Amino acid sequence: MSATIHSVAERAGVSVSAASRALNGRFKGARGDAMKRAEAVRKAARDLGYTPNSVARGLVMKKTFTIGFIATELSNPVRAKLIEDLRVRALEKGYQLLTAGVQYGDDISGALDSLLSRRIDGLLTGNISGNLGPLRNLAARGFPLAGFSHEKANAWDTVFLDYSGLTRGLAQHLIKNRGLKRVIFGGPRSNYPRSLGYTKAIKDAGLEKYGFCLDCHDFSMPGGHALAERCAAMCPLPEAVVCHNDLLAIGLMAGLRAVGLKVPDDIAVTGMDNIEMASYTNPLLTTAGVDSPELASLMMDFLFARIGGEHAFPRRVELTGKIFIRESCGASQEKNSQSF
Amino acid sequence: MSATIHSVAERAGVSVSAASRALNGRFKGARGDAMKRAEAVRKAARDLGYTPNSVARGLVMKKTFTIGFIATELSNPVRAKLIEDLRVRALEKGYQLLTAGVQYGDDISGALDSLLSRRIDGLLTGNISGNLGPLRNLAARGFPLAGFSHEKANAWDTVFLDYSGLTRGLAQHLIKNRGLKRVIFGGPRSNYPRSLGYTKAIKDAGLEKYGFCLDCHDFSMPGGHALAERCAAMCPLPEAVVCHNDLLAIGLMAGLRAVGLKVPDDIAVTGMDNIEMASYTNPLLTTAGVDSPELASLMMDFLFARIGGEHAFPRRVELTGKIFIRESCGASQEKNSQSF
DNA sequence: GTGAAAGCGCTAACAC
DNA sequence: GTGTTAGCGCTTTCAC
Repeated sequence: MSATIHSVAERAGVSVSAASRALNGRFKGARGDAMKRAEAVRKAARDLGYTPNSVARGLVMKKTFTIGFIATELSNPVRAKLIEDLRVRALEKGYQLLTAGVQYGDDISGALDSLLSRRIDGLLTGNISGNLGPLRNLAARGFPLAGFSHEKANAWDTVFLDYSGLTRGLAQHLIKNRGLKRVIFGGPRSNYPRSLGYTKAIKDAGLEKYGFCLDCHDFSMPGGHALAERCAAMCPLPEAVVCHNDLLAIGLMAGLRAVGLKVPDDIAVTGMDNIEMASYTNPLLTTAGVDSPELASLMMDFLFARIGGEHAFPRRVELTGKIFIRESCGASQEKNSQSF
Repeated sequence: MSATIHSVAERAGVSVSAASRALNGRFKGARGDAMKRAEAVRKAARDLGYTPNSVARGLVMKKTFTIGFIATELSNPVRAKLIEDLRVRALEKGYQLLTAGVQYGDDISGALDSLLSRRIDGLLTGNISGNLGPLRNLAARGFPLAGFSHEKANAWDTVFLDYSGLTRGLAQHLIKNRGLKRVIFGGPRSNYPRSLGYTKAIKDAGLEKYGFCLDCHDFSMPGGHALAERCAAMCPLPEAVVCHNDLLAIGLMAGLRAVGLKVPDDIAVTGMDNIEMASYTNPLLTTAGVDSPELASLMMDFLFARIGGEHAFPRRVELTGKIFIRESCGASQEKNSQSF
C-alpha cells in the first residue's frame, strides 16, 4: 500500500541503495551529476507520498532513535512538566520519547520489557522503587541508563536531588524565622528523604515532643484534603504542617478552609516540588524544588553520553534546589528565594 | 548481543517457527507432547534473557501495536489527564501510546510524519488546527483515525464536544441566576466555540452593550494573571468574567487578588475544562467540562473499530458536558451540577 | 560515485 | 503439530 524505497528508486530510475543514500543525504563531493540524481529521487519520493519506514530502518540499524522514560505518577504536574522538558531535549537530538508509567512499589518488569522489546536506545528512570534488579543488570551490561533519584548511591548515572535538605530547610524556616514549635509532617511515615529532612530539622531544634506525622500515602489533592479533618481534630492545633508535595499541600489547604481554619493564620502549610500552580494558589504556596528544564538537560546529557558509546562507572551530579517562601507559611517575604 | 528467537530455538532444540509459535501461545489441541516442547522453549527464553524484538515483529506483521496521539498543549492538565486515560485504554488492548505535541496553528506534518514513519496502527487527534489536509488524506485512504473536536462536521470519526453550549450555560447562569449584567469574556477574540457560546448568551439576554472581550491568546495561568490589571482598569468594573479555560481563570483569580479585588464579591469568575484543581482553588472554581475517561473510551472505541477493519463514513457522537457551580461565581449552590 | 546482494529478527505460508 | 523457506523495508558492505 504505502510507497517503499523500492518504488521510489524504480520511479527515479536508480537502485535502492542510491535512493537510500540520496534520501539520507550522503554525498561527499557535490558533483552536479549526483546532485541531480538525488533531486530526482527526492521528487519521486514526494510524488509517491513516500514515508520512510523507521521500523525497517530500526531493524537493520539496530537503533530506533527512541528513548524510554519510566516513572511513577505520570500525571503529577511535576512529572508532566519533566516529561515535556525531556521530550524537547530528545527531539533536539532527533529522538522520540516513549513513556511508561508504573505504580509505587509495583513490579516494573512489565513496563520495562515493553520498552525494551521496542528496542529503545536508552532509558531514563524517574522515582521508581521496588525491585531494581533488572535495571541494575541493564546498567551492568552497558545499556544506556540515566535517571534522577534521592538515593545517595546508584548503579547508573543519576542526578541527585536533595529533597531531604529541602524539607529540612522548609521546616527550619518555620521554626527559626517564624518561631513555630508545633510543626508536623503531612505525608507517608517512611524513610523517604522528604520526611527525613523534616525529622532532622525537628531534632536539631530540640522539638521532638512536638514532632508528629499525619500519615498518608496518597500524595494527591484528595489525599491532602482528607488530612484536614484529622489535622483540625488535633489538640492543641498544630501551628504548621510540612507536606510531602505540593499537591498534598494544596488539597490540605482546601480541606482546612472547608473546616473553617485559615492558612496561614491558624495553620501554616508548606509544599514541595514548586509546581507552577504553587504560584497561583490562595494563599500562595511556600514550597521548594529544582528547575525542571535543568534536570531534564542533566539527565539527557548523561544518557546521550552513554548512547554515544561512553563507558564509565556510574556517575552522579547534584542538582541544587531552591526554597520559595510565599504566603502559606505566613512569613514576611524578606528572603524570597533561597538556594539550598 | 541480545538473544534472538534463533538462539532460543537452538537451545530448545526446535525450529524457529516452533519457537515463535510456542512463545506466542498458538497451539490448538493441548497435546502433552507439544506442551512439553513449548515449555522447553519458554525455559530457554528465560535462560537466555530473551526479549522479543518487536521492531522485527512489526516489520513482518505490518502492525506495531502502537497508536499515536497528536494534540496541542500536552502539559495542560486536561490533556495530561486525557493522555493517561487513553494510555490505560490502549494498554488494556495491548497497545502503546505514542504522543506528539504541536503548537496551535503550526504545521502538523512534521509530527505526523514522525508518527507515521513509526508505522502506528492508528492515530488519535486532539484539538489541532491549521492545515488538516494530510489528516483528511489519511482518513480518505482508510487509515484508522479518531479524535475529539468542537467542529460540527469532520472528515473522520470524532467525539463532538459542545464547548459553545457550556460557556453559554455558564454565562446564562451568571446573567439569569445571579442577575449580573456586565459579564465579559476572558480569552481569544476568535470564533472558538467557547467565545461563541458566551456571545450567544449575551445576545439572548439583550446585553450586547455590556459584552466585551479581554483578548488574550495565552490560555495559561500567567496569561490569566496578566489579564487582571486590564480587568481592574475597566470602568465600571465588570461583574463577571467568563474564561476560556480553567488555567486562565485560576491565573486571573490570583491576579485579581494581587490587585486587591475579591472573587466572587467584586468580580465573579468561571473557567472551563473542570480540571481537578478547580475543586481545590480558593474560592472553588465554577467551571464546566466533560468526563475524561468517558471521552477516552469513546475515542478508543471509534479507533479500535477502524483498526479492526471497519469501513464506514466518518462517524460522530456527542459527549455531553456538565456545569459545575462552585464558589467563584458567587452563586448559591442550589443547582450544583447540571447536565448540558 | 553506482548497483547487486546480504541480512537485521521475526512471522507466515507451505509441504511434510 | 513440525521444520524449511521466503520475505517485511531498509541500510550497508562490496566490487565496480
